[in-house]
Parts: sequence; C-alpha cells; structure tokens
Amino acid sequence: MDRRRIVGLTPTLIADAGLELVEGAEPFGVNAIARKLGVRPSSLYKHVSGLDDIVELMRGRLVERYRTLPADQPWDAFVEDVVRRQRRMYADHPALLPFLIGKTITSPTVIDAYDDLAVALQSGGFPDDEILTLVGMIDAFALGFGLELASPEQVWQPEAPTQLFGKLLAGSQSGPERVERSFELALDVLLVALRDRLPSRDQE
Amino acid sequence: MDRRRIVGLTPTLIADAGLELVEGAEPFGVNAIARKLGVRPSSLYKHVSGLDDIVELMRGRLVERYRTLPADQPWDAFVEDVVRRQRRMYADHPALLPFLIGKTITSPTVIDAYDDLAVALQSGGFPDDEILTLVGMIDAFALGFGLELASPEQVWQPEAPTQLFGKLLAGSQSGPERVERSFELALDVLLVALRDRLPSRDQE
DNA sequence: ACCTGAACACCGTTCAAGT
DNA sequence: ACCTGAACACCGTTCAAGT
Repeated sequence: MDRRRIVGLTPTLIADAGLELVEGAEPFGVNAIARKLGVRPSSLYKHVSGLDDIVELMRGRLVERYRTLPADQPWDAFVEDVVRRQRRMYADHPALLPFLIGKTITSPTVIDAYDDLAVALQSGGFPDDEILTLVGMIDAFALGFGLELASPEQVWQPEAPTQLFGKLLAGSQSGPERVERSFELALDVLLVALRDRLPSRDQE
Repeated sequence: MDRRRIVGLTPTLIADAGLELVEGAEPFGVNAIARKLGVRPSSLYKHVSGLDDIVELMRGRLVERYRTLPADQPWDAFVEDVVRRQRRMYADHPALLPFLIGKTITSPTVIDAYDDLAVALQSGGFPDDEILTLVGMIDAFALGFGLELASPEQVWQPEAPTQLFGKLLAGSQSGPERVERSFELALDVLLVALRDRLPSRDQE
C-alpha cells in the first residue's frame, strides 16, 4: 500500500486549512497550516510556493464564497450587493487582512469578480475611461469599512481628558452599532454619488 | 565614566528608528530597530513593552508630523485637509499599515487629532449623536484610499482572458494617476455628502 | 511523486548577570 | 538604572534523504 495516498495534499486543501485557522482566530502561518493538516511544514512546498502563494489562494477561495453573480438587476443594485459582500468578507477574516493588502491580485476567481463589476458599470452607462477609477473607488471603500468592522471593540481609548471626543465615546452606542451606522450612511452616499455621476440618458 | 550614557535609549528614539526603517523600505521589527540603534534587542525592553508598544509610539510620531491644527477655516476645509494628510501618511508608510490596523488607539497625540476633528464637526453644526459616526466614516475613507495608494504598481494581474477588465487595464493610464483620480473623485463625493447632510441653518 | 528530517537564518521576548 | 548575553519557543524556507 502506498503511504503517500493517505495525505493527498492539494493547494485547495492547504488554502482551506488556512481559512479555518483565521476564522477560528487561531495562529496563522505555514507551520500552523501544516500542523492542522497533520503534516510537516516542508511538505507544503511541493504544492505551493510559499506563504504569499497560500494567501493568494485563500483570497480566491474567499471570493468564491462571498461573491455575487450579476443577475437581472440594475447596475446600482449589483454594486450595492458587491460592496456589502466584500465588506463582510473582510470583516469575517480580519486576521487575513494584513496579509492581503499590498499584494498584486492574480487569482482568476478574484479577477473574474472585478471583471463582472467592470461590465456592470459599463452596461450601466459609464464611459470606459472612468470604469477602472470607479472600481478602485468601490474597492477602497469596501476595504476601508471592512477594516473598520474588523477593528477591536475599543477603537479609541483616551488616557487623558479631551475637549469633546471622550464625552462622545462615553455616551455613544456600542461599537458595532456605530460602525454599522457609518457604513450604511457611507454606502448610501457612494451610491447617490455614482448615480449622480452617470451621464444622463433618455428618460424612460 | 558611565558607559550607560553613551547609549541613552528613549521610547521616542526607538519609535523614530522604526520610522526610518519603514520609510526606507528596510526590514522592520524589534531586532531591526535594535540593529539600527547599535544595541541588543533585549535592551529595548527597558523602555518599551514590546513590538505593539513601539508601533503605537510610531503612530503617535507620525500623527505629530502629518496632522493639521484647526485654524480659522470652515469645517469642510478642515475635513478635506485632514483626509488628504491622513491618506498621505498611510501612503508614505505602507509597510507599517499591517501593524497599525486592528489595534486600539491610545497615543495622546492621535486621540487629540481625532478630538480636533470631532470639535470641527460639532462647530460645523452636526448633532452630537452623529459625530462619532462621521469620524468613523472619514477614518475608513482615508484608510481605504491610503491602502490603495500603498498598493503595488500592478494591483491586478489577469492571467486569463476577461470580458472587459483586461482591456481596460491595458488601455488605462499608469497606476498612480488612476489611483489619484479615484481619490479626488471620492473625496469630492465625501465632502458633498457631508455638506448635504448638515442640518440647514440660517442663510448668511 | 510526495513526504520527512535536519538544517538555516531568522523572529519577539524573558531574565539572570554584569557594571 | 541600564545594557548584555544566553536562552526559549517560535517563524518561513531549502534540500538531501527516504519510500
């Protein structure tokens, strides 16, 4: 009997083990993944090229789970859905964020998702030379608010008297609710701004 | 002669050494800072409690440098200035970002800067129960676009054919210009939205 | 072909020892 | 009081050796 078959590592298995770690707020890394898979760290290197590769695979797996496909809906409904899901994705995996940022995106699924967004904006009537700009804006938006949601309960902790800030923090609603409100407000603002910017078309 | 005086470590010296490292895109960490200061890593622990402490001190030093004080200007001019400077701060120190995110902010200077923003919004006429929400929104905004600016030249790198995205990327302006455009557009949108949201006051 | 074991060059942190 | 030196428990990665 071939002992190798018992293990049967694959890039997908490795990525999913990594996702389970970050979702469980467990320590994350090459060694931790190997431990979770009951294998030696060096074994992973036959299937992936290193930690960066694993992280990009994880990004792909995440987008597969969280993305929404464009259906028969207006472009702005699709954008809203994309932003909401993307933000939730980031917020559900805060521990992965430091690894995701600042790295070139190559995962085909992820590129596809951005492609869908670009197509939606185009068919909504936006000119080609503005679409990447808008995609970048939507991306920065989702990321910024994902980070906000991933922040600790106490984002600010004043240790000295303030003019106003400390009083507001003391009297404010619990963190999650406030963060949710600022997201809803900002999302509304984003969508209004996008509709505003849309070149006018024939009245229906 | 007292050999101790030759070294003379302080928290500020340690933080500034860390900033020089991230600004020079050199490897960053406790050991790297110690090397830069010509001292053993263990020596730092008499002055700071660890890496997290150092990072929070660095955040404070950064805000000291980048923040703007409220002068005789309308609230929206101040908000615009704050967002621009905050974004530039993040973009000038991309390597620090993974360490900054998701940590409670305690640095007095940083708290003061948020306090100024809160006061500006209040004196602009926003109701108290909305100010933290707006501060959170402005914060997420600056962070999201700072990240965008800190991204690699090639944010997206399709490896398979796309419907539209690949064509747009090929025909687009260079990365920095596009990112700059999406920031200017979004900042404009943010300010319009804030002014819109301001409860109406007596006409001047 | 695929996994192991040992090795390498790193981390951040603690703590007794020196001065 | 402040810095060193040694030690500890980790990292990510490489590579010869096993099957």
